[in-house]
Amino acid sequence: MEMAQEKRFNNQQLADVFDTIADLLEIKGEVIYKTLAYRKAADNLRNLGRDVNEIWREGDLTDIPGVGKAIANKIEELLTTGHLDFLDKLNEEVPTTLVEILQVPDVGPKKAALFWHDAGITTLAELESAARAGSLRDLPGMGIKSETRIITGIEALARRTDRIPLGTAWPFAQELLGFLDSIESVQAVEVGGSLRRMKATVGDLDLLAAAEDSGPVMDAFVGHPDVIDMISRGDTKSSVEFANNIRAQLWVHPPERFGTALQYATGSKEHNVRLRELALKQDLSLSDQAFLRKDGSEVLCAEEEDVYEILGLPWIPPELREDRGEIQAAQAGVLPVLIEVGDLLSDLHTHSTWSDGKLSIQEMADAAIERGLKVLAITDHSASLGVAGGLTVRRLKEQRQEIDAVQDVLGETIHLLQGSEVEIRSDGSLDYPDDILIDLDIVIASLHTGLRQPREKVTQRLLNAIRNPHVDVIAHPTGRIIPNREGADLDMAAVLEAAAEHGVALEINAHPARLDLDDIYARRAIEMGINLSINTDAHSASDMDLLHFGVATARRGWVTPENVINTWTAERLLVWLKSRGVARSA
DNA sequence: GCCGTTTTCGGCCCGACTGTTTTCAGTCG
Repeated sequence: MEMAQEKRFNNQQLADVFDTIADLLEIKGEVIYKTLAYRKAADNLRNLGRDVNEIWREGDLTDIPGVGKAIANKIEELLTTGHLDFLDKLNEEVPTTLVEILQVPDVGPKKAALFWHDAGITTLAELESAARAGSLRDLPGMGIKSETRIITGIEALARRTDRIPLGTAWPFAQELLGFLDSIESVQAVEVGGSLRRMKATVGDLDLLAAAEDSGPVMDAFVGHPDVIDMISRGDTKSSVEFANNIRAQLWVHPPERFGTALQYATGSKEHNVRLRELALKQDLSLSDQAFLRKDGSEVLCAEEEDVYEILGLPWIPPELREDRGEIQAAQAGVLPVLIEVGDLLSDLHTHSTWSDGKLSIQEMADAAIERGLKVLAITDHSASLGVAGGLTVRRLKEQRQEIDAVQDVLGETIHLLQGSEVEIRSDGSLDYPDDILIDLDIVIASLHTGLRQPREKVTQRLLNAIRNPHVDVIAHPTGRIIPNREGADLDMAAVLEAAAEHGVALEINAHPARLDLDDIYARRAIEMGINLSINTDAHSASDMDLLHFGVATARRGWVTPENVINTWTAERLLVWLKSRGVARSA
């Protein structure tokens, strides 16, 4: 009885349940719109930014977009009882294990149903042995080629590490764009897909090239020396896998159609569906090729702006294109003016050789000046983080002298702050006593250990830090590492509430392995009036060039310059830090 | 199953590519 209480569903887990239901219904052959409804609800749960448990207790589940009466009832049943009668019954009709074979490229719901009904296959392992035994080729609609594709697909599945971190995908895509741009007939190149929208991880790379004649471009692309598998090769679209197991597809369109092509390939799918609905209201059909009028004539768009203009919208930045209200905002003329890299005047979370950084304080300052910053906080680790060479109290005081000395040399060019990335210990206490923290210019608190503690405990630790009057910023709040480590199981609603109450800023850590806060919670935070801080956590000069990833994450969270303390002038920032100091000593 | 300043019922986006096919079904984004 007690056990049922322990089974607690978060947004992600609920979304997974509804995605599974959608998969099973699709294999079962249910009308497609029903499965789409479940997927839509799952997406919206993931993108909610608020704990569904909170909405259930305090509001109405049907306020969640895509959640009507039926799905609301299912959410409630899951939250109350820990299981779902509907899913149990569905499992009796369609084996749940069939869902795993949908992961195989070229295997969708129809094929899954075929393998299940005609060959008794219910698991991925069974599918593989059947394919290797040559017993799939004689099924209706199948042949030797399809059978081989399934075998290679399963092999690719095994070697592919699901989604690609942005920090890996981005530089590789730039390389490929350079390659494509060097082809003579190519007039323009662009990246599309979730990479252009700057999601923290991407599934594959979507590339576009503008050229009158696509043939030579496609030939060059599929002939790239690092290509290990040509998945498809057409005149408009080709798809390949590279030696690093990253898949990429390339669209080639003539320049006069490049705008619709780029818009289409950027997505998201959900955003595009909305745009096509808008087009239909004007009796236009929108595709990657053009707008099509009823009389069969086309309206071409060379620029992406033209696509939005025809729909009566301002251009919408790619980072917003997730169907999270951006189209309604565009229609109402209230799109946010998103933050840009150039708005940032300070980096408030960096490391030097005093702990685990690679550069001296002087070198870090030089790197910051080179990048146009006005304020640099050196925030080396505190003592208990021994692996990172955390500073004892004595060393911390010695470091102050060096910072002062470097400041003297630099004069007015940049303002150095002595800070600390102070460890939130596993018992929730901070790693330096209050009388040490009070002498620091800025205090950043963070979790590095005990991230696997139970939700209650790890949340409490973070709340302790937020409530400490000396703490100014919480760095990388969840502690996630992409792609390997999930963040701590935090009660984010409680964390955000405390941050709002105590005026503590929450960091969007710009390192592509972190991007923490994520876009969803960043957006929720600014809705609650919480200040954000975008920092590089730089351990070297080149780390400072990763700032744009943090800015992109903020942009995905609808963040404007005013929301981010790093955009403030040095004067304003220092006043803010000092005012918190006054509050401390009061 | 969801949703509505055109609708509470009847809609719910579009095209490319591949393989197995004599004109189309399935998958994918």
